[in-house]
Amino acid sequence: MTQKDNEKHFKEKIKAIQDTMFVLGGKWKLPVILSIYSGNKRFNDIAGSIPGITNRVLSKELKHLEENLLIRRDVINDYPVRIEYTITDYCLTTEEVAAPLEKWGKTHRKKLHGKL
Amino acid sequence: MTQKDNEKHFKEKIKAIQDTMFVLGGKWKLPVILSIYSGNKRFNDIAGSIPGITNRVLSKELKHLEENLLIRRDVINDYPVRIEYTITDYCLTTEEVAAPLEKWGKTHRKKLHGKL
DNA sequence: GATACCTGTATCCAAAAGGATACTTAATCC
DNA sequence: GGATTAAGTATCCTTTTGGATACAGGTATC
Repeated sequence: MTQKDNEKHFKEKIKAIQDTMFVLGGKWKLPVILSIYSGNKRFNDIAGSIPGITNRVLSKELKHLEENLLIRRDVINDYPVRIEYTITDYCLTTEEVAAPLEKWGKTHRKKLHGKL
Repeated sequence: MTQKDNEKHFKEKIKAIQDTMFVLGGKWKLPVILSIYSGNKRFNDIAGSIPGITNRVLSKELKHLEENLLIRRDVINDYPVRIEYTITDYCLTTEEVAAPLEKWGKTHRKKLHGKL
């Protein structure tokens, strides 16, 4: 492999990571997915399950996740009109990302402060 | 397992992910690690290898990574005084996070726009 | 028609992240 | 003492992300 090939691969690697960070990065996106995955379907339930999130932020994150085909928003027409969020099949692939992040976060905490 | 246990686990999961995001998240941290890992040791080499990064941002990221025990900064005393950045052994564990992020980013790009 | 319930949006603001670019410092060579 | 080279800082700015809080809009019940 030439030097140029190496550089090309390196830059593609960077781009792929930055893409993932755009879609799943930030403080809230994976927590929102996990919350829905673990059974919360409705806006206020999701909001209540994630410590510190506000309405405005949750609303934005839900839209972002819907645009990226990770969740679905269904309107249920009984009283009162309910909205149900569910994760898509595709969303299950994010587990490949979430699990390593969770694991690394736990070991890093130990590494830095001993155990807490 | 009780409902309370479930909630506790859920919140710990969230916290672990948010911790990782703090240390490795954002646009530049993993790219900087990868650059050093792939052989760049000096400030200007690292800067040159990562498209779009600026001096100021790189400087901040290097400090952040050093504080988190992921890279080491060595002063080499010949002329002109050189600084060498190297990744620590501990840093190798970030591959467990970087590889899935890279993989997911690539498949997601296909999912969204067909292949590009 | 007042009330209550639910899903958000509107408005305004604060903090963090990222960016452009000039400059400093320090050594050594000539 | 002027030129060169390297690492990073200083300054100022823009963009993105996150946060607090009020309340709109629709419907059904009382």
